[in-house]
Formats: sequence, C-alpha cells, structure tokens
Amino acid sequence: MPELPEVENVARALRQALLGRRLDGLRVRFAGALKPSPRAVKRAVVGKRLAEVRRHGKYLLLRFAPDGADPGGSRDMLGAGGAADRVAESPPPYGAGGAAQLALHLRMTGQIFVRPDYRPDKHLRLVLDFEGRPVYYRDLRKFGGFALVEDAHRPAALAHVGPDMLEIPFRDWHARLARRRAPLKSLLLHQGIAAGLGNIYADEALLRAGLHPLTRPADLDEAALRRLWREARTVLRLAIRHGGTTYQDFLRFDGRPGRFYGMLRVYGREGEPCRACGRPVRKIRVGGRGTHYCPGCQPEPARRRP
DNA sequence: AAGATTACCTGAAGGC
DNA sequence: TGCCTTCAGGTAATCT
Repeated sequence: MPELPEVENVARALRQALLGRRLDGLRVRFAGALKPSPRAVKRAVVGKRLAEVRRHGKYLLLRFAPDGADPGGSRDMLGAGGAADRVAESPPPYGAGGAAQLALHLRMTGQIFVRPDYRPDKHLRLVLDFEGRPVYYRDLRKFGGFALVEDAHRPAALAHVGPDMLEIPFRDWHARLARRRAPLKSLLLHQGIAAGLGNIYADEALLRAGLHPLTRPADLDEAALRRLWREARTVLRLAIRHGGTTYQDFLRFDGRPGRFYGMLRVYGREGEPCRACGRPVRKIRVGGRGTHYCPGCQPEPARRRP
C-alpha cells in the first residue's frame, strides 16, 4: 500500500526522469483514472512541460508550465506560508496554453512505472508519453488516478488535507490532535490532522513509541505524545531511505520491491514473536482497520476513571 | 463536530 | 471442482 515513503520515492523518480520534459500524449485505457474527464485533462496538459513535482502527504502535485514557457521557475513556491494560499486566487484558465496542475493519488493499488521493460497487462490504466519516454500508471483496483486541479500551491481539492507529517512541528501536531477523543491509531490515520501515515506506518510508529493503539490523547502526557510524533517521523524517513515497503503487490517505480518490508516490526506479523520481547504480535480492529501491536511493548492504556 | 460507517474496486484466501 | 463469503485499505460521502 502506498503511503508517504512510497509516494516520496515515486516523486523522486518522476523528478529525475521527467522534469522539463514535454507531455506529448496520453493513452487512456480506463477513463475513470482521469478526472474530471480524459478530454479535459488532455486539453489542459498535453503539449506542456512538467515544471514541478511536489508531494503532500500521499498526494503528488504535477505542475505543467504554460506552452512555450521556461519550465524551471515556480513562483508559487516563493510565498511559502499563510499568504501564499490567498495569492493564487485567480489561476490561469485550463487549456489555452496556460499552466495546469494534476493531483495524483495512488490510493490502494496504484503504481507508477518509468522502467522501459514493463509489459502492459490487464491492470494498466494510462500511458503518459513524455518525449518518447512512456510512463505507465497501473492500478489493480481502480481507486486512484489523476485529477485536474487549479494551478495553486494548495489546490482546493486538497483543502481538507492537513500538513505533511514530515513537516509539521510538534506543537502544531499536538494542537491538532491532543483534544481529540479517538484512539491514537485512528488519529494517526486521519489525514486532516497530519498527512502521510497509512495503516502500515501508523502501526509501526505506535510500536516504536511503546503506545497501545487504543490509547487516547487524554491518557498521555505531552512527553509521550512527543515520542509518538518523533517515532512516526523516524519510521517514515527510514522507510524512504529503504525504498518503501513492498507488501502484497506494491512495487517501486522501477519494478523492484521496496526494502523496508523486512524491517517491519508488527505490521503483517500477527502471531509472530515481537523482535524486542518475543511475545506474539496481536491483531485487533481499531476504527475498522486491521491493527497490529505487541502486548508486551505496548501495554493497555491506563483507564482514567471518569 | 467529531467519530463511525459505507461505497468504491479486484483478487486472494478460506469454508464447505 | 467451484461457489460463496470475507478481507485488504485510502479517501469521500454519508450517517449518527
């Protein structure tokens, strides 16, 4: 499942392979992978050069320069901070040679391949032709895809997405999370609080912080929450360095599996001994999500009597 | 208003 | 063998 580290690896691959290249064409095998429609997306981006690839949480933002423009510059980036969001009120019109932006989300099973030896199969949904270099979008379950969004640093379509988990300072994260009453596991998955963690890394972060997934913020002091914030960021950065996690069918952009899988401590290890204390990893359901934890390293939260 | 549930999809796995 | 059910999970929409 692509989470922040896997998406970050895709971002880096796209930058290296495609930045400054012109999108010459778009071959559509599944129309639902392009929103609002294949026609609208083609009109907006075909013929333009890829000027910028940014990641926010699990989203990738692909910015295309206007026709004939130098794709290097990105004025949006200069005004980082609160003002930038208000500046980009009147984006240039789609099509007609203006700048344009696509938001890509891989959801559950989306994959990007830039390797030339990928053999199209029944799950191939799109081919993007960048000056002779094909980029394949494959998605078994058809949840993901590209959406045309306005050319802003923070498109309206992503307004509900909170700050990136690797960028949010502890005090901001704490302010967004501490008053909530849901279990930590659910709060870590909540993209509106902070974006990037998915089911795998949420479980791994809780184990590393020594916190039971059913713990609630009110059960903890600030030091324990700081530990969780730090461990979440640590595990994300570690996974990025190792090319992400291959679980079930996720493969990296080059078709190779991520190397972080063998480093998982609890996710997918139900019944296997904890690497630290030897007790068997348990699997429960929290907020409808499969949740793995070690009963030795993550003791039940002390119930505060009402 | 926050938390919980369902829809969206397909394939794997298990029961009988 | 094959049919049926359940499960996997990110997010949007819909409920309570």
